[in-house]
Amino acid sequence: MAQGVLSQHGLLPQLARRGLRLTRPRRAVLDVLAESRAPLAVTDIYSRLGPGRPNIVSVYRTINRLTQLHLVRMTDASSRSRRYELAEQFTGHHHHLICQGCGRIEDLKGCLLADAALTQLIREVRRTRRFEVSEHEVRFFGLCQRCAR
Amino acid sequence: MAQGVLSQHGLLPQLARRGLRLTRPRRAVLDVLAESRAPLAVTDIYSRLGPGRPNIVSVYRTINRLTQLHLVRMTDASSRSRRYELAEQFTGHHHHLICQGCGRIEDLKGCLLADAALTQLIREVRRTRRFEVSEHEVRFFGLCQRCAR
DNA sequence: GTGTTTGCAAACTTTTTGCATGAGC
DNA sequence: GCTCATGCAAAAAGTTTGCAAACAC
Repeated sequence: MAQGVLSQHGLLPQLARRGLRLTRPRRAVLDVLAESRAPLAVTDIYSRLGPGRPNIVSVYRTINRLTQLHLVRMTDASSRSRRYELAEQFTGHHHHLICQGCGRIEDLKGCLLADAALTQLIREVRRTRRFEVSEHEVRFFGLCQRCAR
Repeated sequence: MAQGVLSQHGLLPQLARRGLRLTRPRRAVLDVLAESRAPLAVTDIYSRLGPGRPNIVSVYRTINRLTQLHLVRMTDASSRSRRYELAEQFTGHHHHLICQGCGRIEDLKGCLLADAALTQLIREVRRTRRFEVSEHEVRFFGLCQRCAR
């Protein structure tokens, strides 16, 4: 799966093309992101990297670098720390379910906003607010099955 | 305006009803939130409180207490720190425009999701994911007029 | 070989906690 | 007056930076 996402969508080649070296720490961080079904905090990534893992500072630097290049996306920080996931060009467009009980985040595949409505809204925001929308995110807050009990 | 929001929608009485004392620090924090058109970080609130302001620890405690009681809502932390605004029962339902250039957040009045579509979606999430949605948030990312240049 | 990246240490920022003093009801 | 809330100090958690050594290309 990790291999799949990373190679199928050409993430690794993009690194080279942008002048980034494919080092062990970067590779490891990308593997963890590719395997996760939900956005991860840096400490999550760090703890999923087993023993022999890179220094956590390198995880921070990797994440920041990849985010700058739009290969990784910061999605949410309703918990104490910021969370990251592979950019949508690799995962597909999706939104999030966020449990207010345990803080867990799940992906919700697909977009909830009807295309036409979305287009019109973006146009309206541009006209009335002089704001150029390039991305959007929808988040649903609530309780997951376990926390609802 | 501060007075307006705080008294018109009965925020202050709600404090008493829930056993919270109306202290000077709490009052000051609420005034700042009521006057702001956008979510604020604790450091923002702190710096808008002039000299003679409460300790920043009290601002944190006030914000946390009010958030627990759903009188204040944490909306976004795409910047380095979490941001807060009065709960929607006081401000009305709205979403946010987030500038990726300067990090500023603006309110976008009203809801973007058609009622019917939203209701159906929430039902679908409940059925397929066993997840009870109680709130949602839509965020548009892009560039504000100044940053677009 | 050259320049980028890493690891370590340390700084910095944001947020939380403990405890004695002070203030609201 | 009783209890809750504040201030101060300090700790904890999260993130960034400087610099010499190590590695990718």
